[in-house]
Amino acid sequence: MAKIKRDGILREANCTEELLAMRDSLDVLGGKWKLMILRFLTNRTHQIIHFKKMQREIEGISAKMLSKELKDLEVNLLITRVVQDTRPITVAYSVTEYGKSVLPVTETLVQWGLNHREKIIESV
Amino acid sequence: MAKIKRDGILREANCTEELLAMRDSLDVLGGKWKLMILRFLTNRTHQIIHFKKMQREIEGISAKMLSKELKDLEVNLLITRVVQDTRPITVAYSVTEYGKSVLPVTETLVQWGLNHREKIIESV
DNA sequence: CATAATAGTTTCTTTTAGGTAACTAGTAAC
DNA sequence: GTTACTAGTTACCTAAAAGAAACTATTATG
Repeated sequence: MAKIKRDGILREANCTEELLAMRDSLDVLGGKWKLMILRFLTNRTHQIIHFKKMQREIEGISAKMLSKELKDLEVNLLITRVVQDTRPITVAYSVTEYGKSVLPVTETLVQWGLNHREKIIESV
Repeated sequence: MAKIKRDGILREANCTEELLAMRDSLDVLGGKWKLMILRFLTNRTHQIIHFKKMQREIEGISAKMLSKELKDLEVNLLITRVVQDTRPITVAYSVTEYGKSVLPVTETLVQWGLNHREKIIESV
């Protein structure tokens, strides 16, 4: 966590920097699917993951969105795409080392989601 | 981090649960502004924060979006809204204890954003 | 009475996200 | 030749997100 400095102005400047950094993160990782896809691939690091398999297992995603999001993630060096010479052709997706650096983000979101669901249930 | 179990089926079931939890988180915290607003308010916990001040300091947000996002956050018990009897009227926003539970999420996003910017700079 | 401040709301418009369904292309099994 | 599988793409459409600008209401100042 960022240090809380005594000087109010410094603390506020620091906050502005933090918000800019968060904006950068959200530009790359934001939206409905990118973090879901990264989490899925990270959980499957030692398996070969094909397009159709992802589409089946990431609930609700369409071929169009999956294709588009995978391209975005590849451009940002978070995943790799390898065409395999099988019949029929298959394409193996996997998370890169850099992509694994997103794990702390998805982990806090998973934990918060679990906690949130508990909170909702107990408040009924 | 979630335990990696020996049994493939259990691991995959576990992954599905994780994705559902993440979907819950993203439903509440997703979008362009909510995490930014929560981070801002958390960084300002010991100050009184007014609507106009937020609009000035969270770069790029419009009054309409700020108003809408604050309502959503209030409904989800993440922030409080207190009208103050001043002339002209002011409204004080602050993060709730529950809202503070989002801090780990914003913190990982801030850190990832800082790291990502470094990576981009050194790759040029 | 004009100006300015707070805290929004309203209207209008554009942009983006996202969904559905049909379609391509290659190959293999029946 | 028909069906089925992979891995997408394309076209069409709707809904949601988002932005800009004008506007409301209240009160104080000059």
